[in-house]
Amino acid sequence: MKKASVFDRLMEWFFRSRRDLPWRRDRSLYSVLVSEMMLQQTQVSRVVEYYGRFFKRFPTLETLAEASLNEVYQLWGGLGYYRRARLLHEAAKSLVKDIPRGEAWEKLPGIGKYTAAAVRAFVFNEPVAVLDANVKRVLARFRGVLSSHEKRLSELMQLLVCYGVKRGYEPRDVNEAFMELGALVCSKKRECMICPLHLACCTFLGGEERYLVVEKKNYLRVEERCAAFLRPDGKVWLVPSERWREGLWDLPLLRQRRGEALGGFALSYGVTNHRVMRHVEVFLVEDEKPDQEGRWEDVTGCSLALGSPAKKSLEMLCEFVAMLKNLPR
DNA sequence: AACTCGGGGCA
DNA sequence: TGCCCAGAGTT
Repeated sequence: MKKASVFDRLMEWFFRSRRDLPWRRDRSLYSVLVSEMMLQQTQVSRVVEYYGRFFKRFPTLETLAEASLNEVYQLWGGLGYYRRARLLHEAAKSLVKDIPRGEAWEKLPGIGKYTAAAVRAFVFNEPVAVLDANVKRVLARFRGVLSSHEKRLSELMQLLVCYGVKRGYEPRDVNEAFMELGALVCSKKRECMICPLHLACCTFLGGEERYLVVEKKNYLRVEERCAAFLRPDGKVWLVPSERWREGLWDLPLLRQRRGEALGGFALSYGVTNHRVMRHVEVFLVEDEKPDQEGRWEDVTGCSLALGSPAKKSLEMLCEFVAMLKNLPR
């Protein structure tokens, strides 16, 4: 019998401490696909909120493939990076016709190097390295490799997966163990004292954070002006999102002024590397339609797919209107 | 390898 | 306001 190694300690820790996440109960192609697409650049806690709802509406790959894109966008509303919703829908339509093998997974829409590896390891249990931001951070600290050396880290993870398989572990478990360690123990703030790897860890033994390379991002400030055309019955004019957020609905950009100008308000939101200041001008109009194609929607109970800026704008519009009513005129 | 894609939450 | 997060696609 082999002596318990540091590696075994990691795996014991993993089997004892891993989180019970919805998409881990059933590692089917569909559940892994949906969860991985949602998890791209998105935190686990946020995905948990959306995953169940999405699964309830589209329980199988086929139901998703047959759905309309607008329905998919609606369930995605608020999750961000809406292109993922379209790409997931396209991937589903492709997958009901043909399931790829091996590296061909990367050719599917929305599925890159990471997600392809995740599907291969988690669904098909292939011995491939799944290298996400968590695993990169863990390996960089553990083996003393700069986190920017992606190729080196990728090779290292591949070795670890093979080593794990030789010791009798499954590829999906080895990959998930490193990922989970990065999420629960070796996160930005590391907790070395509870880490199953710490006795062999370059960073713990060295005592300093030396291997994480952080690149500085530049944040651009942007301004945008929108118009809220409000009817006396509380409906507001919404249009298909312009420029960005394809498939969602929003207030129109300010190009025309009509009716009675009631003033306005401003809000700010961040997106990727931008900080946007949105000014909303409110106009009280009768039934006449603005020039642009759109729909009258209730300010409070809008049934269209909205992004966060649109939701926030409508919320503030409600408050704005309420405030006006309390003013003597 | 670097850049953009335009998200959302959090401290 | 800056930063993080189970990245992908393009040049």
